[in-house]
Amino acid sequence: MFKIIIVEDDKEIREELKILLQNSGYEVELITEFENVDKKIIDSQVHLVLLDINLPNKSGYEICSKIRTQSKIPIIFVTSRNNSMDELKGIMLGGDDYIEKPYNVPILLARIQNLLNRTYSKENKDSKIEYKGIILDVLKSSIKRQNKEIELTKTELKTLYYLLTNKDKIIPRADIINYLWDNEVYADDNSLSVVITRIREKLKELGIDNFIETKRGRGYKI
Amino acid sequence: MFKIIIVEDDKEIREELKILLQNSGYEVELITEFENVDKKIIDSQVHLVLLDINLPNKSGYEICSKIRTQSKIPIIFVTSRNNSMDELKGIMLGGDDYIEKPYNVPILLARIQNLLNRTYSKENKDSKIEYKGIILDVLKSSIKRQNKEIELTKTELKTLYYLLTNKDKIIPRADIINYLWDNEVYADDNSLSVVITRIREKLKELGIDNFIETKRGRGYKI
DNA sequence: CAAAATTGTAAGATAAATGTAAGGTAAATC
DNA sequence: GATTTACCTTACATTTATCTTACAATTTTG
Repeated sequence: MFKIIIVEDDKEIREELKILLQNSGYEVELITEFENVDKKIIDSQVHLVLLDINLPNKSGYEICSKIRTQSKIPIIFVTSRNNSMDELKGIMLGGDDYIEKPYNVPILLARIQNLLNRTYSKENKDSKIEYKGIILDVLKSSIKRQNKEIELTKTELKTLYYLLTNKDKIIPRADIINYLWDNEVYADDNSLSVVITRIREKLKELGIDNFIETKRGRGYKI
Repeated sequence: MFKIIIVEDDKEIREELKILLQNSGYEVELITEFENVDKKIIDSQVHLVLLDINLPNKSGYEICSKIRTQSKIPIIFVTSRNNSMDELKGIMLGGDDYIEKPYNVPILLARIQNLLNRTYSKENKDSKIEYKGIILDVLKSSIKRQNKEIELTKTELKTLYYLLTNKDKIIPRADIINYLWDNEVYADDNSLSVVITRIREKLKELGIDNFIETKRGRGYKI
């Protein structure tokens, strides 16, 4: 099920949109407090952003470009009719779209559907996994954040890949060990700790702490 | 035989063009429905696009830039006389051209012919791959840099070609071995190392180090 | 067919990646 | 509050993927 985040300052419109999208089968998240919107969006793990660029005291353009330094999440910009799109076009990606206020509901829904299909269709599913602003590039064996990129060794890559494809739940150490060393007899429990330490070191170089959480006695969680 | 796709909303002009081009020996495809034109064009596998940029409810500029995110296919833009070309010029590639409406038939045909020749002529046909100042000339089986040129043996050529057409990602050694020796049983892993060493030697003669990076445990990368 | 060029083989060298061990830390349990 | 236990951290040892070199086998060329 696709998750959509709505960034809109008008409470009435916001609630209306929420119900509309929920009725169309989407999971909806609302932003009501606009401090650090960009960070909230990146951390929110949604599939699409509906972003009103005329927020009070905020430049929608700025928010967007901040998001874009860390994430490729598709954005639908909501603009008022007299709004110039020139600035925006510069930062719009292939997977972005915009719609003018007041929206025509069927058109809005069609655009959302279209964008989601384009972005998350199978053939588009490349080897990159993104989470909380970091991108794991499997083909390049690297992690990237903003413009900084660090390489991973084979086991580091394998481990982080395993963690990222099992996020939002606790992964037992035994599972990881099993995945990494494939039931070899001598698989040392401590070796995993060392691998994790090394990955954390590299994440720290990218400026990220607490990306991999230790759940004592139960495993790790991302 | 070259295939041309025509994107034009006026039915009469469209059909006229079709017959004209068919009579000139081209295979013709028509677009009559303009939803997702860009996707249709990219999927169509033609050699050239004849694109009217004054489509109803569509920005030709937008269509073009969408195409350009995925394809280098040559485009001939059809513009009306009073149309500003400024915007377009930004996204035109070397293999693009434009013509004003109403067209002069011989000129249109000449431009098409010319563009096709330029784009698909033999020396253009992937026979040279350039990267980081070195040119791999497949037909001559050589690498060149500035004025110095060194010949490659057959396997060296094959290997470097494979690497260069898969740049920006790590290529597993197994993939290269498979490509070079086509699943032969005795394909020795060490043989590849030797091939790489020999290529590196030649690159060094051209004054280039670290062109082929070793990604231990994962493969090579260019 | 002989010479030259190319390709494959083998064996030792090298360094990156991984594993090991020992001591440390802090959450959980007694 | 002390003790246990799971995990972290660091430095060091080992392993292993790849490199290198010289030479042998094969293929191409004249």
